[in-house]
Amino acid sequence: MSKKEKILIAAQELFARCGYAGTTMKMVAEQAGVASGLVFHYFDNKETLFMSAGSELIDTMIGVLRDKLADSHNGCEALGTFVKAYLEFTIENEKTFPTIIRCSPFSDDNPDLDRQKIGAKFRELIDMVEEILRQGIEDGSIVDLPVTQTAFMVYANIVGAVRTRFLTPYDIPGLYDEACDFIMRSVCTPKGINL
Amino acid sequence: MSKKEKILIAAQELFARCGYAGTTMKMVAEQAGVASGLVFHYFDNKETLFMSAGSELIDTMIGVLRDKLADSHNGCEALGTFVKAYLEFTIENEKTFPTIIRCSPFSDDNPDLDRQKIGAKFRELIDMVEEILRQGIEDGSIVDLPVTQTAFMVYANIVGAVRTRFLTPYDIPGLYDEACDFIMRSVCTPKGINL
Amino acid sequence: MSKKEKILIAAQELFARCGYAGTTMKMVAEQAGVASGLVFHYFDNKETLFMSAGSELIDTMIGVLRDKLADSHNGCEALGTFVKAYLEFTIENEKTFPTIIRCSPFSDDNPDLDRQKIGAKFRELIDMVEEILRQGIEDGSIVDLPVTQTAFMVYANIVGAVRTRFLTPYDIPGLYDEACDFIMRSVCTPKGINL
Amino acid sequence: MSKKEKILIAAQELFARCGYAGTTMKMVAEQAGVASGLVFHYFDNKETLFMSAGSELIDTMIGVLRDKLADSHNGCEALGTFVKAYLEFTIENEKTFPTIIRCSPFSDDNPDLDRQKIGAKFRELIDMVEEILRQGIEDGSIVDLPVTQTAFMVYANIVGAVRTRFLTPYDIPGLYDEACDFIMRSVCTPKGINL
DNA sequence: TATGAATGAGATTTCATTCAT
DNA sequence: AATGAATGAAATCTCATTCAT
Repeated sequence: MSKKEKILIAAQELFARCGYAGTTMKMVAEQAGVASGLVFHYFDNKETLFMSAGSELIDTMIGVLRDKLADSHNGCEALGTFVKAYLEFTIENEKTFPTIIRCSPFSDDNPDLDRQKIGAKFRELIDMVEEILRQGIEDGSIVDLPVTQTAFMVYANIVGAVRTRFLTPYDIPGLYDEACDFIMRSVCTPKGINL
Repeated sequence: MSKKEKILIAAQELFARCGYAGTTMKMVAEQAGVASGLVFHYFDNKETLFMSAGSELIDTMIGVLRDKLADSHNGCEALGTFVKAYLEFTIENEKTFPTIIRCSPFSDDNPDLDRQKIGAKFRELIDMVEEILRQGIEDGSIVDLPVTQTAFMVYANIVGAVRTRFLTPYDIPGLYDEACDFIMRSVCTPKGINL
Repeated sequence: MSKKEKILIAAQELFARCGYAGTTMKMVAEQAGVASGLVFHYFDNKETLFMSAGSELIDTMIGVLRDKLADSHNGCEALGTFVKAYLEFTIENEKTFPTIIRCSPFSDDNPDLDRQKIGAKFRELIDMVEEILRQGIEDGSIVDLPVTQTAFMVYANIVGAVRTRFLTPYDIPGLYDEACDFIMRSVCTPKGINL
Repeated sequence: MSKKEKILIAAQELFARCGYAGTTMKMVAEQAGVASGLVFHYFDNKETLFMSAGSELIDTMIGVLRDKLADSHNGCEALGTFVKAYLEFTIENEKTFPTIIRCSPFSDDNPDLDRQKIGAKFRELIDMVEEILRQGIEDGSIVDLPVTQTAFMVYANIVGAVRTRFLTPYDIPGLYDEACDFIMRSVCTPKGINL
């Protein structure tokens, strides 16, 4: 693994565990096993490093989601696939996933950071949900709803469930399954669920 | 207004706007119009100030919610009241509310802060939802669900909607109304909705 | 006991335990059970409080020493009495005595403090030793020595022994007795010892 | 000279002149001609800097003493050599020596400092004296005494004399010579002195 | 590419002291 | 006499960033 990659992974783990303010460039260098100067050589400054760490994770996640969505037969099913795949991804990347949380537009960590770029990436995700909803309404598996607002609410459900799991001290067994059920009950038609 | 109150309000506004790391004690003192030493005189350190600022807001919010819930006739109605009152509170306190977001257990700001104490306060809120659900199942206005998990999901919906409104750059008209509908569709029986 | 006295005693104990820099005016006020403003009302500032605390202790000590020296029959005996009485005093006032150490001219705590006044008081003590030596040389109980230098060395012995006991982590049983013997062996004539 | 060395020397001089509390990290940086951050880069905090400054001086002193003691013929002579060499060292390093005073276990400066470590180093010195006494008793040049207590008293004499010279306002010509005589009179046999 | 010495702005915190009541 | 709110200078320490090698 190249030193640049080592730095990126160290950053992803540290930002996940310690947050933006709680992570220092020296910590990243040490965890990556390189001199602190090298971190600045590859990533100009702390913000760039943070954004790079986040971007890489999100790109990976979007790729995984697109793959899993490929062969869905109707909107309701696609929606379930999307939600389940998203939640699974958080578990399979539990050491680094909180970095996505922190650099998402839903984060309350450092409000001064420029999250426009990553904000756009997240919009992609929400647009995917909107598209799924639209398709589901058309194929009759999803009830007739305002698609934009509902897409945001589906995403809000995911955000809420993920934060409950990763950030709070509460331990709620079966929360992720219930998150999926909660969403499906709200938007799928009886026909959609039975398909 | 006493200088202690001025400091607390300044802190609530600044933590809301700039986050924990982005707010300095000097900023608080200046905004409150007092010497910096006085901030430490009343609140021993930054963390204490942050927790005090958050606690005071949460106590106020819990009081408001309890009041509004007093005269509900069934679970479904109570749930709607709870969600609407919560969301209204965020709007009526938009200058300071983000401080609650930041010191809630769902926050990704400063992971080192001791949020156990405030975590317990938030549990009060979620327990209120659980109680409402239990009552609704009994009176037939809410479908039979696992109450704990669902209470957390109801709260997760609120968290997601509030974060979308306060933190993201997305402007989604009608999101709060849709949040309420989303929840009701998921948990209320047709009878409950018609009551 | 008057509040002024309470403050002085609190100061003597705290300066003894925590040193000059390690003692704050607030600590003194709290230990004395008074408001911090009152400390400044009676003692203008920290240095004055420190000097007052030290002075009072030294005056007491000098009084005790003069009393015990009153009925000595020869120089050697007087010297023994002086040394023993001094060391006894440190033990009987172990909670406050280190304040004398700290405001003595032999102290290495805060070199900027004006210890001239108390420095003069210590010179009184050393002059007492010198006078004893002079008398002992005359009555043949003490060997012929340069009295000024030897008086300082006798005092240096006391300083060294007291510091070993009060400040170091070493626990040396019988050190004080040995200190007395060490001095007597060095300055008394065989005749003086046998008297 | 490296910047790290410059910092250490500046610290030794400043702690000697101004004491622990009276020396600020900024003063050290300025006197050393470096940025304040560099002091923290090499020495993590003020206490570490103080201990490093003290340790280095003590190590040097112990080295000098061991060298000078190498060719002594009997205990009495060795004791005289030890005392003279010690006192000489204080004069030859008068700018920095008070730092040793301040971080010795006999210091009354900052009682919170961890003096256990340096306490152990000083114990080395006192053990050297104890060994000398033991040897002197064996070879008949020193009278039969309790060696541990007497070693501490010999060291107490040195402590007292050094403090008188370096810290007090008293100017006593010939004090150091008299210190040596005082000790020898107390512990050496007539045979030991004549050897 | 890689190191780590070096900088300096800025943050938190402490605390002697003042002063209105 | 007595209180404790209020001040503000100054200290320690952190850390992103630069730069010579």
